[in-house]
Amino acid sequence: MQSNAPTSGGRSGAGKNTIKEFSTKESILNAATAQFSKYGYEGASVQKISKAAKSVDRMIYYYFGNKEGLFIQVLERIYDKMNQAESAIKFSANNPEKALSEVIGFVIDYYQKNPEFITLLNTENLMQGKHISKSAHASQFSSPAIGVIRKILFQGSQIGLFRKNVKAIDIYLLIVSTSYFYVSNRFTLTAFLGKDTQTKTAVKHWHKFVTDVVLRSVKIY
Amino acid sequence: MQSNAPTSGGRSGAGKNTIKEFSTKESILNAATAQFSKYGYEGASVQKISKAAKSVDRMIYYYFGNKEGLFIQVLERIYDKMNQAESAIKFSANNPEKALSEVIGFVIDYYQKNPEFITLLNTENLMQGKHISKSAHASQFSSPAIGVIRKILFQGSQIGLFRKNVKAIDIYLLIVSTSYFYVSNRFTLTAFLGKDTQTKTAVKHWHKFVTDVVLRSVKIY
Amino acid sequence: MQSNAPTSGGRSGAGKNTIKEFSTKESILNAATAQFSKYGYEGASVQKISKAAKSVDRMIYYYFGNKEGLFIQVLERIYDKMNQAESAIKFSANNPEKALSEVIGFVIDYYQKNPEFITLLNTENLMQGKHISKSAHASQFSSPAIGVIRKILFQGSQIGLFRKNVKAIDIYLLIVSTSYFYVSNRFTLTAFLGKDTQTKTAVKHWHKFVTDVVLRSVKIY
Amino acid sequence: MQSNAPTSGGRSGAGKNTIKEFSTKESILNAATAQFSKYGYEGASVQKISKAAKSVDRMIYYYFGNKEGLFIQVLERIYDKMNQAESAIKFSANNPEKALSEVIGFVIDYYQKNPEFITLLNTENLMQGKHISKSAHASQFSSPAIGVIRKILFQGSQIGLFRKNVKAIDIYLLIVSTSYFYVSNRFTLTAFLGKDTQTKTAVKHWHKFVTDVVLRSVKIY
DNA sequence: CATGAATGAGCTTTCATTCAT
DNA sequence: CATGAATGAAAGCTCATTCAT
Repeated sequence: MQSNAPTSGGRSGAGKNTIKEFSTKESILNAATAQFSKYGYEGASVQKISKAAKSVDRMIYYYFGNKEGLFIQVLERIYDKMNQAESAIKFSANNPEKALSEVIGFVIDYYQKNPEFITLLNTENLMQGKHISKSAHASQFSSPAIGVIRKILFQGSQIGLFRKNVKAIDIYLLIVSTSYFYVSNRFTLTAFLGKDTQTKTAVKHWHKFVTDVVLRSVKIY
Repeated sequence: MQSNAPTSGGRSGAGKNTIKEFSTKESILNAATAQFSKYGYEGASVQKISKAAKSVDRMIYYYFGNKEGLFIQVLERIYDKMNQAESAIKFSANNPEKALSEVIGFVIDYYQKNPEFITLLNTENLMQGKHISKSAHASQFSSPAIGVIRKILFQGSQIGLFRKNVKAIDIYLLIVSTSYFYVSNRFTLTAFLGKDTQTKTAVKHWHKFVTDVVLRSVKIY
Repeated sequence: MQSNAPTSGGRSGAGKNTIKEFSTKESILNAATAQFSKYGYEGASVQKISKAAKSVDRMIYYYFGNKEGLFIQVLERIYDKMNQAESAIKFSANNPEKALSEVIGFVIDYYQKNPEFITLLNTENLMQGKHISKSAHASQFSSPAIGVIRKILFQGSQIGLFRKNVKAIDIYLLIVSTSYFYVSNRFTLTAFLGKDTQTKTAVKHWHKFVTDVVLRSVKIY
Repeated sequence: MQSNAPTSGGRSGAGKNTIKEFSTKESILNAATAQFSKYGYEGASVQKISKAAKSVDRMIYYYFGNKEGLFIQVLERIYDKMNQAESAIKFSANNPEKALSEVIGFVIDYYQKNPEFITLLNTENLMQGKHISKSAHASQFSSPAIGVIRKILFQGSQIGLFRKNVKAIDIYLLIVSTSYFYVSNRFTLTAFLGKDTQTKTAVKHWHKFVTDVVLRSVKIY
């Protein structure tokens, strides 16, 4: 009877619909992520989100207070997801050069496969970060990747492969900016450069180039 | 007699209001640039734009057809402006290393001083480049900077300073992505890194780092 | 607490306004019928309708989706009403001539007393029947009068009064067209013929003439 | 140089465009007839009319004063056209029955081929004939057909074929109402009767039926 | 004779949100 | 715990029309 768990789609009458796939709350979050990502904060409407979630407007206010509250949770979720992904993978030990390449590969791959991460961050930046500062656990959002890079750089410098005094945060930003921008601005790039930047070949080329740039900026010649 | 409404183009009314500063059309474009930049496409309203331009919403439809037409012209204008700025400045001849540094300096400086360029491009990318593709003269938007970089790289390789086979477009994207991202994502970066990335010192540091990275990626060691 | 707004359907607020005459939905339908009938589809505005219904425009979208949805329901309702009226009355049995006269009398009388039926149908025809085809139950709209006429004609032919092979649908259309047109085009007729066609005498004369025409077209001489 | 006759389409500059097909005024009248006929008075907009006429709004006010003035001229024109058509054709002399059939055939055919005549008259009736009464020469609009019918009826009665005391105006209205309604209400008829009333066969059948009805109503048996 | 520029008022529709049980 | 009903405000856009030369 699952009477206390709102199901998505249809009234959960007497015994029917017992195999619930997603809770209403989760459905709304998923729909909201998709809508905010596709249309931005203003462009995504409460009504369309609730409809896409096969629920009704009222439920958004019930679970999230208002549109802003919903957006904040969406933001938190995709950032959590990113951090979890960063934490999950293992990088080659004892081979700093390879490990650094793996970090680059991970980041490029993640952005390529999760473009909604990028559009949501862009949306938040358009609004000057006003929501993320309201987030309850924004502090814990510092990227695990920076720590990983720091360790790799230290290892590399220890064995005389990498230069000393290279800051992990700079390398992190270098990797992130080049990877992020290439996805974020793909439409205007394609229009202005006059050629598709998102073909498999083009992406591979950019990946290789970025890897080369990053390694040249840390290695000792 | 609507004496307080600046007429566009033509001769304004009998002696009155002769010192017009901006035509109605231009005022609207300026206001629209500011609003679209600040609130995005959906977030900027036709009414607020026209009000900010000290005109009425009807004039936007008179001059631009609809909101989309206005946005397209805004986009074209800021891109024209960017291109003109790129074309205007002169880079050091006969000193490829210095010239390349100047290009980087120009780009970083331009984004820092024209953040609306970035928010507008982000907005357009959110909408998957649908407007720029409708632009009449989108093709002539290819950045002059790429040509400049190509020349510098060639010069540097001729005197044995730079590596051969480095593509101008890659270097261009490297410079642009690092400069752009640092401004574009300043709010989420500040929130997640836990420190302000936009202080004079921080910007200067990033400028120096990017210059170092770019030069390391082209120079022969 | 919006005390002067009649709530639709459900129980209205704590004891107040308990003697509700019409639900909001019904009020809107009545007002819409009047407005569409008087000004046509384009001429009737959502705002005026809602105001006439002592509601607000938003409720029209809440109940009917949009202006078109409202118009469809208006159309359905007046046709339902017509059909119910046709079904309700009883015609003389065993006197086909009298029965047929009664049918004519009913039709002429109905159009005379329900001119909005005519203006609404004209409006729908101006729009090439696009709404009625969207109606869920348009199929069940076939007029009961045709069946009645068929029975009368059969009866008359059985007793050698009426000709065989006269089609009920033709007689129906003959009655309807002559009755309808006389009301529908009363204004241009009055202008062009130079005399009022809607005086009691004139209507009576037309009624008598139509009856004569119909009977002559079915009777055996 | 036709400088004093506004041409339709493009500026009539130095010697160009010398073969003008329609004057601006005529183009507007044609476009207005089409638009008013298709969308009704409210549904047709000044802007769309002027655009369809390849002119600009301002010209409508220049030539016709306002929208109402334009509509009046449209009405007058289609009625003139109808009257001219009525006046033009010749009916069989000395054969009243055939002549009457020809009148019926003419009317049915005219409505079938000029449906805009019907939609415009319906539009005018929706507005309660307010425009036709403002027409300068509305008085001269009395249909020539009535006179023709009167003559035929007299002829027929003289040779003992037709009944006396049949009023020409009644026969006229009988013919017009049955012909008019069949076209005017074709969309709702098709929807409600569940079969297309506008096929060649169906129209021919109705034509035959109407002729039969009219003749039966005047002939002596 | 002819026309570009401008306009206030109104249009249909959707917005995020609250009421009341 | 959950939801149907209702709502004021604002959205983008089009309306018929006049100004001014």
